[in-house]
Amino acid sequence: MAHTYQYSRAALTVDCVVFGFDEGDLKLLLIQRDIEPFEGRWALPGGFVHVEESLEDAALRELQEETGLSKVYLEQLYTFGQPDRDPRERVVTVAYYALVKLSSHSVKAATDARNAAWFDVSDLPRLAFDHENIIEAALLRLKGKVRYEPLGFELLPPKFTLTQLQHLYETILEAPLDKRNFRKKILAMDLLLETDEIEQDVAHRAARLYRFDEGKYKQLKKKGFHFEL
Amino acid sequence: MAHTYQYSRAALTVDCVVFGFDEGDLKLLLIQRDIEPFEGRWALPGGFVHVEESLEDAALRELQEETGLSKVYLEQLYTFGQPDRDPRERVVTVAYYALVKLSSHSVKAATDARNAAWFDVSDLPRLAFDHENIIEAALLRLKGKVRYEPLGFELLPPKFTLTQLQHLYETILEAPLDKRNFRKKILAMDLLLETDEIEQDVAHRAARLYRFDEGKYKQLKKKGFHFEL
DNA sequence: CCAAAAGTGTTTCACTTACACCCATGA
DNA sequence: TCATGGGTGTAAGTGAAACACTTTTGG
Repeated sequence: MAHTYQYSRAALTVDCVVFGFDEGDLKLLLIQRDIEPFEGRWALPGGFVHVEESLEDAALRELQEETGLSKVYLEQLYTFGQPDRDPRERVVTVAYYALVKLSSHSVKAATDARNAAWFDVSDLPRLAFDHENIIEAALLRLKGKVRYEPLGFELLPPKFTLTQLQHLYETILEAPLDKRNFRKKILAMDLLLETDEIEQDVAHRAARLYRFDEGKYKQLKKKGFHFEL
Repeated sequence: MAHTYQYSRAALTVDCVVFGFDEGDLKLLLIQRDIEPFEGRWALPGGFVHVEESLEDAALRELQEETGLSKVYLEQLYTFGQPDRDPRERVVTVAYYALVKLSSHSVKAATDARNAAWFDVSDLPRLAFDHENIIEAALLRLKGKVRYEPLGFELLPPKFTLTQLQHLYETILEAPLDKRNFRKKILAMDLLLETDEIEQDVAHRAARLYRFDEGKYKQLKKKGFHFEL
């Protein structure tokens, strides 16, 4: 099955912009490169797509291999293919973004064999390749999409307080929200299950914990409902 | 610059979902394949990415070569990479969607050397590869995005009536709109320039022609305005 | 004068916004 | 008892939705 472009094909990679949320800050998981080019620089986790695996599988595999993460929310972001984005040769990368519940994963990722670490999105180191562009695109997408899809819950632990949720939105949207209005609106959607548990170890009145009702969301969505904050 | 995956790289293509709007119908431009696989089937215009050109350039080039179209609104849609989407070998395709002002282009495309034709989106022939999926994704994207970006104007001639505009939205959104509310809302945005011309050759009162004010839109957008229908 | 579509205002209702205080808890 | 955040209601304003008739023009 010889082909015209066989001899000059672009290489194909996937890269993942992995978001986490921790104590009011939006974080990003980066890997320190141990080979040229850009040796020593921080970069997005990612790598070459195997010839028999799907793009999404490649992204999941690379995440697992490089950061130990699995079971994350993953969505294709954009494909970056400027001819000069890799100094060695033509490399086209399909970027994904992932949302992880940082609480359960943070330690693992930070102690992985390869040097991985979480960075505050507003304080990133210099990056390899065009990864700043990719991250910028991911931030824009997240900011846009979080308002009309219930993505936020993917960044919080399964049980969370309304204040945590509000802070998450405030961080992503980079805008303050009115506490009473926020609670009214989100509760009126009827997508949160009130648990009978409360926050632990706080030096003030403990807040009630809620849980996102995935099933109810899907059900409502079928009936034409759409989430909007 | 030898590389591990050199010998088994996926091929990389671009495909374009080209939308047009004509007399109340949303149309799609397809090419009839003259080679295997899927010889004789209709398919999206597209082809292999050259190793030194950007993805967008490749999409523009293929559009020009296969359909004669240029100066269209073009935006990356999604990258399709299921390993079995091409029966010959692994082919990853970066899909774009394009919006064209059909009025000025329709004849050219239909008479091109290769067999190209416009089809009503609700009455498509059998398609090659996974092109139905790509089209479905494009329709969803168009439907979602047309409400918060002024894309609709890319499908209309430079001068259009408010009724034409409303029909366009009704077609894309697949929902009827109230005439008075529609006009109130769109005019209140202050993005349309009233021309002193009117429709020609109609057997009833002729409607006023408007023009989309691109400059004003960019200006307002900077100030935090965002289009929403 | 008839057919066909252009064009236009008002009321109702729902939702968004703005805003401030009391409550529960742990230290 | 104090500091800290948790939790709540209401009024005003804005924008969306519903709705029907008159005007213009060509045939």
